[in-house]
Amino acid sequence: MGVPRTPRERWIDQGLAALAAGGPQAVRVEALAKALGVTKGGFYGYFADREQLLEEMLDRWERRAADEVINQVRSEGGDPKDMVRRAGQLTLSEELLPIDLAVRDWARRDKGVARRLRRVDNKRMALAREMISTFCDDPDEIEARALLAFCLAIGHHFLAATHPGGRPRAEFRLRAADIILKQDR
Amino acid sequence: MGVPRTPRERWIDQGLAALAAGGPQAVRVEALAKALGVTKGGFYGYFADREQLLEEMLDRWERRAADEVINQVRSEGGDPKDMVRRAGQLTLSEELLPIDLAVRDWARRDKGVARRLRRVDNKRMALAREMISTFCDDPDEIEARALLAFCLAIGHHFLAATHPGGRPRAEFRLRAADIILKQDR
DNA sequence: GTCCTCTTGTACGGATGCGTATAAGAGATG
DNA sequence: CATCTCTTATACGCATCCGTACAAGAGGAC
Repeated sequence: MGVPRTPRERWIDQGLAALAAGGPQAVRVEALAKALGVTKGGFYGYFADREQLLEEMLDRWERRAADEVINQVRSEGGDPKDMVRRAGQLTLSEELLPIDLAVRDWARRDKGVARRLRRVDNKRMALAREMISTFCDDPDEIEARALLAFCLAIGHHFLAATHPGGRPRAEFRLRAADIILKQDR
Repeated sequence: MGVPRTPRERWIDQGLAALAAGGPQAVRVEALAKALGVTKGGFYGYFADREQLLEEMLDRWERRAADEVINQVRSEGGDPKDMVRRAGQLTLSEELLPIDLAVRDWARRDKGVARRLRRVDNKRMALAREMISTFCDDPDEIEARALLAFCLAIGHHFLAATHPGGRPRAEFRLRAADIILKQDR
């Protein structure tokens, strides 16, 4: 029996890497094969076509991005405000962040991707609400702060502005997080 | 003398429309020609190649996105907090917003585009700082709030989350803006 | 070592896109 | 109306990419 040198999963991972680096349309069968050191010959044994690869990439991303991050944050526990920050860190890990950003742009043009992203974002927002509700009562205020936290975490990656004195963005992000998580209402 | 039926500017505008709709790689010479009701024959009389069109599209966008919006906000004047809101409205106008979002994703993969976006964002941030400084003294606090305002304005377009009771995002964005622009420090 | 099966390499057809060359045509000029 | 110039249509070569067909080969089973 032939043993797969390049099993299904490797195509998916390489596809996600390509997605992260160049967006959905950088996910080209022949380019992935080259990156994997093979030809596309084997690809169509696993996938009916490119479209199916994209679906399975999104399946995999959706599982990892939502559930794994959230479960890890919950299992680590700790102070709610720190859990919000921790969720942000994990979501924006070196590995997952570029995929996340690519998916967000992709979702603007593809309804199916948008539905998946909505599922993921709703799970993340639920966590943020839950954490913020531990120190904030007004439901509308909770939602506004969760929205702010989320926009800050994601949005700043789409900003190109520099900051006074050439100081790093991170300093001001911490300060901004303080504003969001400040217990004053 | 032959009169151009499809002058340079129409190619640029159509290119920006394509960019808004499908990202930089939807800007295809033949597709633009089709949308303009001509063939690509005339295109290469104006532009050396596709790359030059992209550059001129960005030139045009940069002028419109930064200077026109900011000048209009300044000329309209009014309460600083309202001017921040107004700048957000104009930046995110029906017409400019999709281009803006497309450029942001593009900038993540192209250094030249990133440099242009930095120029634009820096101008916008300067306006935000100026407005916020009218009711806030601490420079770091000003920067943090300007950053938050910017991330909210841009970031929420990349979020897919839905909100409690199926209520529209806009309600909570207003509430979030209140938090950012609240005079409490 | 010899099959036998499943994976991979290779070659192909069809589609699309860029950029060039050249012919056709539209309008101004006289 | 004739002519001249600048724009646009058409046709081409080249490259890339998808998906298919089939040959080659790798590695277990015996």
